[in-house]
Amino acid sequence: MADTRDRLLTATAELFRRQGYNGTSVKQVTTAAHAPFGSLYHHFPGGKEELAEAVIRTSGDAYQQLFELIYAGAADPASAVTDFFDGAALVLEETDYVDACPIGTVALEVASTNDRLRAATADVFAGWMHAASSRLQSAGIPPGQAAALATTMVAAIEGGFMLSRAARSPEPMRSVGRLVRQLVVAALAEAAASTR
Amino acid sequence: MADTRDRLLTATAELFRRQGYNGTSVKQVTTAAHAPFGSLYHHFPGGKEELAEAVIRTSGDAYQQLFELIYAGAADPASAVTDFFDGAALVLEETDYVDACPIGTVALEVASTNDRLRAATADVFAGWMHAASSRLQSAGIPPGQAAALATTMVAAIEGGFMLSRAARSPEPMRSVGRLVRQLVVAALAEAAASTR
DNA sequence: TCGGGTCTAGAGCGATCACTCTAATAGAGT
DNA sequence: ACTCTATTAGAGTGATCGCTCTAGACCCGA
Repeated sequence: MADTRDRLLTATAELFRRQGYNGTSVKQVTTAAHAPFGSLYHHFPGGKEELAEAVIRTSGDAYQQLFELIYAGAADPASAVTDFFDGAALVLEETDYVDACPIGTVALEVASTNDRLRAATADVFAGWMHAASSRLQSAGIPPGQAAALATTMVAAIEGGFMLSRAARSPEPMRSVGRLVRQLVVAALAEAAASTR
Repeated sequence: MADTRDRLLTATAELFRRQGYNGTSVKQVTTAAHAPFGSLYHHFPGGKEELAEAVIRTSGDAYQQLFELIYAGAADPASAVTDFFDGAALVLEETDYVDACPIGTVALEVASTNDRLRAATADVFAGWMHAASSRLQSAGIPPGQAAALATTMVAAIEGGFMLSRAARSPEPMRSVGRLVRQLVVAALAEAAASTR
């Protein structure tokens, strides 16, 4: 069945979120996925590392789609930012500060210890930044500025997750979102002024 | 000797930086610290967890002192921000992206799995934000706005570490720093305008 | 010179780690 | 009905995990 593979991926993503890469054992994964132990090594012959890379890339894509969905539903780039940060804050609150970015914890863990996984996280971050950057450019912000703004948005989201989870409070995420919104508003105003 | 304890703390901080809490074994710690294995449990009877808490708190204090040092040497709050972010970017570059925040990785790892360590990281972050906030208030920014700005600074630093380490590039940290500086400049201008 | 703490030193403990191996089963094509 | 491949199933592997335990070394006041 192909869905054993999917169950392994989603169970691993869930576990990575709350306890990271090193804190998650393969036994835990197969138990949570209701999958036989041997199946993990059938679907991911490279073992834990291959599983982790697949989780990083698929979770990264899923998160990007969430971003695009929110962006599409928002009136303008500035309110998209608010929707995204406030939405993340709300989800954190409702899930007891567990349901955060499935990439962030792993990204820091592997950055200096596993180049394959490090590269996978870098690809995911680059994809997010590219998506955000092109939206901002479509709204009239020049490429260089849009890229810097997109980088800051991603950094702020990840930093917001860290602070909100540590403090067990949605406030850091919301505060950060308001200031990122301010940056977007300023960039849009500047762009509008220069094209006039 | 009290300095065995210190060697254990600094060696652990170094290891936590590059491989996190779960990725660091106590055997590794004692080897790196050139300390006998038994000494770890003499100085930290609570074992790995007690050691980790001590590392979180002492490293947090050390980082705060670094911030205050940079702030004291800067001409104004805005250039202090630039100095801090660009300094972090430079250190990352020079240390092969290893010498980042010793708290960040651990904070995400333990946020949902170890309440004692989670509380320690929350205390450290709160200390940093309080320090930054009071500096900003001294520069004339109202308390609520200063607190939000301080939160965003810390989130941006941590997010910048994550992106720069993943991409193995100092650029994300620098880009984020420039935009955080812009927020500080705007807040200072607003404060100056309102007191006139 | 002698006790009595502090600290060093590392062998050894059960538990758990990621992973391998063999065997049974399922399902599709002929 | 009969393969043949894909997948399930889990016992068993050596290595490593955090930690305990005992024994010796060191230092200081009496």
